[in-house]
Amino acid sequence: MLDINFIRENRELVKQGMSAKGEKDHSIVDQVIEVDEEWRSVVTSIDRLRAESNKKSKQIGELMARGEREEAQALIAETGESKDQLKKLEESKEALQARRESLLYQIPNIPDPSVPVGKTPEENEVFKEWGERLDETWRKPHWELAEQKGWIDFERGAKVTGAGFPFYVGDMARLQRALINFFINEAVGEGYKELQAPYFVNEDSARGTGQIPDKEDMMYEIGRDGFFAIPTAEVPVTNFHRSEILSHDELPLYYVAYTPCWRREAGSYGKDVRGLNRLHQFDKVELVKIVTPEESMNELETLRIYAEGLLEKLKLPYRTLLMCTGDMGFTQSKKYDLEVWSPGQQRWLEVSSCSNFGSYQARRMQLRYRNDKEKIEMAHTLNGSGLALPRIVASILETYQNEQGDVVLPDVLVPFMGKEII
RNA sequence: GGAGGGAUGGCAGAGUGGUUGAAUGCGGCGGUCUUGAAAACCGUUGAGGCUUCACGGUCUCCGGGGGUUCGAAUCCCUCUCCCUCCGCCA
Repeated sequence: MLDINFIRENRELVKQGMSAKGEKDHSIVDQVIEVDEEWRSVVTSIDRLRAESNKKSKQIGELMARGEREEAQALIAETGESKDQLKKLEESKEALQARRESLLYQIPNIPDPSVPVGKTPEENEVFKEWGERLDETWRKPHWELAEQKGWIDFERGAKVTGAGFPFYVGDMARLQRALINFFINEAVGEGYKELQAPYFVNEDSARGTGQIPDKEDMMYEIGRDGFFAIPTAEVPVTNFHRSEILSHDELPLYYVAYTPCWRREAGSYGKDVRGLNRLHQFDKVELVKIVTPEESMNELETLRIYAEGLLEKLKLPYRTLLMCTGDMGFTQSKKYDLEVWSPGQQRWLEVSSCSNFGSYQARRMQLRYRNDKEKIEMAHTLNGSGLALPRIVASILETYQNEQGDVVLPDVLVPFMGKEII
């Protein structure tokens, strides 16, 4: 969430940001400022009343200590009415606070000035394109090849769990493992610290990274124990330092974690969900950075360049999109998407999303650091996929297949697979 | 799952209803001493809010939430987490 004081001082800027992100109605900005003003006046009254009654209690204590019971009783009798008043004020303070919070949760992060203004995905800027897009007509989409080879068992996955929960079989199972190892090794070599994270998180964590309130529909719930199945490793990994005050010489922090990811993907259909294009469970290696505000925009660039490098090592043609304001998402201030070319489908597939959240997540989870002047301020958080597996697999199968229907693996994966052709 | 014990500042650890936001030790920071350092000594050292141009004033926080009381770290309820024992178990 944004800082209420920032909103107060930058009312118009926040409204502009909301409009740029496609929110028509920005009256909540005025509402939240109004509620906050009320809240502050109530707090002032409460403080004053409390100060008075604290003083009285102290006097009562002194009187009791001296054994002057009569005088003490007289003072105790006086305290009754302010107690009722305090209780009422306390209640309205709670209510105002809850209201203010729920309004704050509805105000998105404001886009960085470098982000192109736009409403639809068509207005995203093609920031970079790498490699030759293959377009031979004999190339099969990955699901056909996988079926031919018996590599992915969608039917049995559907029987055992449901649609979108495939089994990977034989070489394909091994390919998953190879990619995960390749990605983690690369990241560790780049200075990221490897974490193995919990696959379920509690409500506070889901709130910290912004999955709730509002987007709880994307997550599977373990209701009985109050957990959520993680939709991305971003959630546990960013929350690793929730409610902490880090020191500036600890920053920047770089983490890498492999986890499965679970997403309900309610409402998806058609070609978007063919084969591996969209699943309810998939594997992803995720990168998370916790940095100082001064560095966060540079860190976003190095994150993007790193993720692009993975695709280049795999020799998969891709393009990088700089997302426009309207297609960027609620909590981000700037975001790049990396899309890999799928020659069997003749379309781009998103395989990584690299975002800077500024202090938006950090404020939610009270992730702070002491700057070099020993002042405490919010850290900045970033994350990026490095990378998501299923669409990479799709692209590998389609890019590296030959006309006989075999797949000649990218060089960098050979050591992990123990063979060159599958 | 059952029984019991615990959770206090960066760390260790006092405190069981009154002037305790919290003794003491360690650590950190500043200083004295010293050519320098160590030791010793002195001082200082939590977070957040409201208010103020500022100085300051004031409120909240002793795992989370609720309650009793004029007053709660201290009493009661509840939840979470940690430890010990029993049970179960990859």
